Amino acid sequence: MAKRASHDKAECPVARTVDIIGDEWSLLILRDAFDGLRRFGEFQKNLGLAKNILATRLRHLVAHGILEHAPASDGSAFHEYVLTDKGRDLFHVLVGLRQWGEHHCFQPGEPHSVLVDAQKGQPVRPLEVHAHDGRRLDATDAVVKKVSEQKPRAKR
Amino acid sequence: MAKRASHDKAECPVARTVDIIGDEWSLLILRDAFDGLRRFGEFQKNLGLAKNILATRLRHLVAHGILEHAPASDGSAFHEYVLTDKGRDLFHVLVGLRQWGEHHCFQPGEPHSVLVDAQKGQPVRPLEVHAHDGRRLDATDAVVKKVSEQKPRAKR
DNA sequence: CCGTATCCATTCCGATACTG
DNA sequence: CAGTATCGGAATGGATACGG
Repeated sequence: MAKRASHDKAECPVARTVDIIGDEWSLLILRDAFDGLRRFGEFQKNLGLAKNILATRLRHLVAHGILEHAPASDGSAFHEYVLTDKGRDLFHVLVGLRQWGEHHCFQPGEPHSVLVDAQKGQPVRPLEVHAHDGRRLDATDAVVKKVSEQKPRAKR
Repeated sequence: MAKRASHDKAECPVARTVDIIGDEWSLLILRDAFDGLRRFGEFQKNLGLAKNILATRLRHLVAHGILEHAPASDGSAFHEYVLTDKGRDLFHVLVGLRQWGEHHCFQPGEPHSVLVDAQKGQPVRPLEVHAHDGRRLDATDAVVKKVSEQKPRAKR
C-alpha cells in the first residue's frame, strides 16, 4: 500500500532523473565516483554506510547504466565500479550541487573542499545557463514547454 | 538505531547540499516551484503526494531558507510558497537534472517537456563547466581540492 | 576483500478523518 | 483551501554474521 511512488513514466525529464539518482546515497556515491573512487571498500569506508545498502545502490546505478562493474584495470583480482559515459554526463549536476553548497552551506571562513581545474588549480567558474543564442538566463527567463504544447509532428 | 545518517557537518559542499535537498520529493517540489507553482494545493495536486508529507517537506525547505512562506501576493487570503534567492540559486542543479533526463531517460521519439528560453522559445543550451580562464572542462579535468590540502593562511 | 543474508528499529509514505 | 493527527504497511538503514 505504501509503495514508494515512481516517476519513471513521467513526461518530465527531471522526474525521471530524480527517480534514478534522487536519493542521498546515490548522489554521494556519484560524487565519490567523480573523485576517482572505484572499489567497493573505498566507497564503503568513505561514505560510512552499511555494506548491504551500498551494494543495493551500486547495483541500481549499474542497472541504469551509470556505473559499470568490471574487472579492475590494474592487475588486482578485484572488480571495480567506474562511471560510464552516461554517468559522466551527470558531471554538471554534481558541480551544481557542489557550487550551491559552497555558497550557501558554509559560514564565512568555514573551510570546505573546492572543485578546481586540474591543470591550473584554480576554482572552476560558477555554472551559467545560456539561451540558444548565448544570452545568459536565470530562473525567470526559462520556462518548461510541456509536451502537449509542442507542435504535433507526423503521426507515429 | 537506524537513524538516518546526516552529513551536515561534512566538509564537502556536495554532502551538505544533498543532506538538505537530496531526496525525491524535495527535488520535485523545487522543480514545480521553478515552474511557478506556489500554493499548497497546487503542489499536492501536481505531485500527487500525501498532504502530510508535502507539509513536512515544505516546512523543511522553508526552515533552510529555500522557500519562503508568505501571504499571497494577489488579494487572496491564502499563503504561498515562493523561492528565495537562495532557492533560486538551485536553478543550475535543476537544469542539470533536466538536461540529463532529456538526454538519457527517453527513447528517441518519445515526447518530453523541454526547457526553453522564455523570450524566443528556443531550448536552452546544454550546461558547460568552465575553468577560471574560460577553458571548457569535463569530469576528468576537474579535481576536488580537500581542505587539508589547501595552503594554510594566516592563523585564524 | 567483496559481497549476500538476516534481523530489527526507525523512518517514510499513503489514506483518511478532522480542524481552522 | 490549508493544513494537522493518526494509523498501518512498506521500505530503508544500520549492525552483524556469514560465504565466495
